[in-house]
Amino acid sequence: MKITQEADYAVRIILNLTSFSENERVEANVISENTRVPLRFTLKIMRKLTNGGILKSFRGNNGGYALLKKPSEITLLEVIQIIDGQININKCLGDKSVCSLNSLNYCVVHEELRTVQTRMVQDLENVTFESLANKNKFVVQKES
Amino acid sequence: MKITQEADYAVRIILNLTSFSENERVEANVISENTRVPLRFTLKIMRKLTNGGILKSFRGNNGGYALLKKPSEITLLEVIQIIDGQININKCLGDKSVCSLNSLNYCVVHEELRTVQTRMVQDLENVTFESLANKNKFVVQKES
DNA sequence: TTAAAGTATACAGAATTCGTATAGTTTAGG
DNA sequence: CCTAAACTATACGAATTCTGTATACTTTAA
Repeated sequence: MKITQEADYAVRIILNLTSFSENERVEANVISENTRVPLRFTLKIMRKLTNGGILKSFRGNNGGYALLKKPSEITLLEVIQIIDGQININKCLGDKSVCSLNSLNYCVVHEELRTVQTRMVQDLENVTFESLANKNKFVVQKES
Repeated sequence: MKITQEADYAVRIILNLTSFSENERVEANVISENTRVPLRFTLKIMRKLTNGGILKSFRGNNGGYALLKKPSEITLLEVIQIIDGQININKCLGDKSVCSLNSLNYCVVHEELRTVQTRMVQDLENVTFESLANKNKFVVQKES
């Protein structure tokens, strides 16, 4: 499963939001500039993240976005899944009806892949944006 | 990184080859029928596997293919990489020049992803075709 | 009431994937 | 040495997915 550019952007966007104070409304164009993600695309991604339950949005004049959950409660997995959908390193692991090979007994391979996938998913779930933000700060300190 | 259909086919093809006796020449059309992979596509995949060093090919009349390595020496990772190339769950993890974000300090994310990827690669490397073949036999026995 | 913000949907270009087609080359066997 | 069976090389095209943009809204604070 390749993590798409869009999901990568989403991660950057959330990470950028963690640098603002809690409940601060941040406009899409600010995020867009900070992350270098085109504005339109930023808006689209933020909509998905809003619908996905990670962001709160405020419409109208003086609107913007704010994190709905604490960075410690948002995982890499969650953000990636909101954008890219369920992770499947192989077509057959998602929609089982796609797999035409049951009769051929090759699905032993798919079960093996499922094990690998499960572990990867767990790994992604164990990374929170709190820990990412901390590491990020450290990098900034070192470089400045 | 999504394991492509082609790589999935390649895995099936190798697994099927393990069911023949060592050094037996098997023609592409036999493999194609066994695995339900279209003949032309089978040929293309087998060429890659040959160039990748897993298969031996015999040209001309009475030609065919045979495994060059023992099933215990062929891993899932190897086959997948021969077909799909280097595994990268994110664009930035492969060709570093692609990553435009060093200056933004978001690459902490990529480092985290690299950890996840490294583990996945190890997991795939730990699965040999010997073990797959054994599990496969077991499934066949149970069902027949 | 107006301007600044987000929303919804659809579209278009690019890249990738999947599979096929065309035109060879090699080799065993007669 | 000729032929048919097999593999090889390359290129092409259709389908799918990904990336990003455009068009036309709705909402809300001042």
